[in-house]
Amino acid sequence: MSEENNLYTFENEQYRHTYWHTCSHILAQAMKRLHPEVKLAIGPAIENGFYYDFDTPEPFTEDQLSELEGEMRKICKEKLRLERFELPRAEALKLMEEKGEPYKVELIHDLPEEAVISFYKQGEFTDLCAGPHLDSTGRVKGNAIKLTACNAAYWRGDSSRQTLQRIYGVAFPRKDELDEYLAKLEEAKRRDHRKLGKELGLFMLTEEGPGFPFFLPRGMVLRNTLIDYWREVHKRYGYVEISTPIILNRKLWERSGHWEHYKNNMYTTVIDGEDFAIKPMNCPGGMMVYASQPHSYRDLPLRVGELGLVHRHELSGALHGLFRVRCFTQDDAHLFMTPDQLKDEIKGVVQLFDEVYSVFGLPYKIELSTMPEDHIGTVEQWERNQDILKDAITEMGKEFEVNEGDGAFYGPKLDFHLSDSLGRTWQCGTVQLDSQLPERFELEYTGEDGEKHRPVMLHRVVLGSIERFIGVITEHFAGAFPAWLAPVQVKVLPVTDRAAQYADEVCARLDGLGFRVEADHRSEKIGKKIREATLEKIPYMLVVGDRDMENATVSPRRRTGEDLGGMSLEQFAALLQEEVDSKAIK
RNA sequence: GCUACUGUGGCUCAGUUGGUAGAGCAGCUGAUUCGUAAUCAGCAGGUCGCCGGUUCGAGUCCGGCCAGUAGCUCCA
Repeated sequence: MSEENNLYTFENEQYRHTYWHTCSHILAQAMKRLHPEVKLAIGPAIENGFYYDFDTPEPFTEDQLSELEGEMRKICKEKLRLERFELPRAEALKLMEEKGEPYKVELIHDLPEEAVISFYKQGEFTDLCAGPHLDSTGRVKGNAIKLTACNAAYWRGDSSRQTLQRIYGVAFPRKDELDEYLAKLEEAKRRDHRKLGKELGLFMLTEEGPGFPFFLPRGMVLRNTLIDYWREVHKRYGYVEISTPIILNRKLWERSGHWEHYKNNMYTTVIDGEDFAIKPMNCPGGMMVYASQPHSYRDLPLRVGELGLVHRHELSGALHGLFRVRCFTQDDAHLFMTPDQLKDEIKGVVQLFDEVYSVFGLPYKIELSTMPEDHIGTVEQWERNQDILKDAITEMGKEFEVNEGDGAFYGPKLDFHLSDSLGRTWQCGTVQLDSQLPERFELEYTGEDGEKHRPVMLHRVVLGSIERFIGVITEHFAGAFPAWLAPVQVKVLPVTDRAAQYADEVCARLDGLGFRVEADHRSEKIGKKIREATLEKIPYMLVVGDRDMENATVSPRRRTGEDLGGMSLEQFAALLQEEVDSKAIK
């Protein structure tokens, strides 16, 4: 393959998008052939494939998707040339009006005056489109196209407007690549934390508490272990911990600005005739703690952590297992400092992130979000702060992408997007520079000069939401948590009742060493006990029978199926201890 | 919140054109004591999400509500 051709491999994002974009036109063409009455909206390439929005009197069914796929394959075989042509606005409008495409007409009307209006024609089908496209429908591999879903979407993403039917699809240059992709989707389904959470007894959701998860005993062990680790790390990085109330007077929320901006998502109540609100964020409480006593520059930086339970009224349709809930625990912290401490503090936070994410084997990408249109503070302030964020991570040798205009209105931020074992990304960590709250709460410290100064504040979370993070790692590890996190680390499996007492002794000794251990005393065959412990994804099974009693050994087996043979309990305990201490991922 | 779909014992699911519910697993009881992914038998368990309507009769049809699923919107 020549170097030139390398540009056109599927790994090339631009080519991939062009490919998928052409697929979406083929989909639209197939639709028009089978259902001429359907109106076309838009059909772009997206991160994982393409879609096309249609206006149709009846929603589509799954059966129709395979019919459409069939027609798309035909169009690919027809090897239709895609020809681009441009029209002046008036003629473009006329063309789309003639074809009876009101959405296209609206799109053309909304194009800026100077815009070049281009179309792509393939066979009998013509679509308004800026391109680019492949030169022929024959370039698309017909049997590697899969229409994956049909769903509702709003015209131009506006929930007050027409509901359209969106058909999603993916396509690849080779059939085996499509199969691989579909297999990955299946794997993701198998790992769904909602399914595993139920199977492994981690958490539950009820009709009585939509979006309010219950943690079950095993999930609680996982959660507490995670939190213990969180506390250990934060202590090492010089944080103190506080806890602030869940319900606070409305006046506080007015002062913090939350009432004005977010009251629609806040739960409220009345106490003794006064309005109170349940906190959607922990910041105001943190501000009050800082403001409750005078501070000297000598106290700074002050790193104040809080595992704060927040409630937000999310739309019912947005709820999703532990990923999107109405109450969750932020692993929050507010860092107060003098302006010249800012860069080092950012570095410290990023270093902490590095340590935590690497423990879970989650690589990340950093995104810098810059000044949005709606912002407070001067452009100079913003640029200075953005530069400090940039410099901090650049000096640490880290790369980042800029997300222009996506900062919070009160300051720029760094977002950390973790990629899990299936390559999916999750935004967990964020470091935000907040120049609004110290102002609103009139925070100050006494400087070296004896004058009052306003501290700079960083707001950050590492895991984001404890609940959501548990969902993420459940899917990342497919429920097979590393030994240090596993709710049950060892299950002792007596082969017969004769070994019952010995099994209890083994259990008691491991328990005494601080391991989480259970015994399976049912009068089932060893094969069944192994099968069930394996399905529970318990890291180690200890088979104990006559042989072990005789030799004073245990016979460990990993959940992966690896039989470690006979060894003394001390040997096993040392092995497990090492695995736990190193937080190894096995 | 919007569009579509789904809601049957703890779990996973079956229930034909409407005739008042079934399986496997789990549970319980008994037998079995068998060394690396499912021992056998028996028993028990459900006002079929909730409310209302149609009908002689509704898990099955209609309406409303609730919850879930996919996507849209949203995610401070």
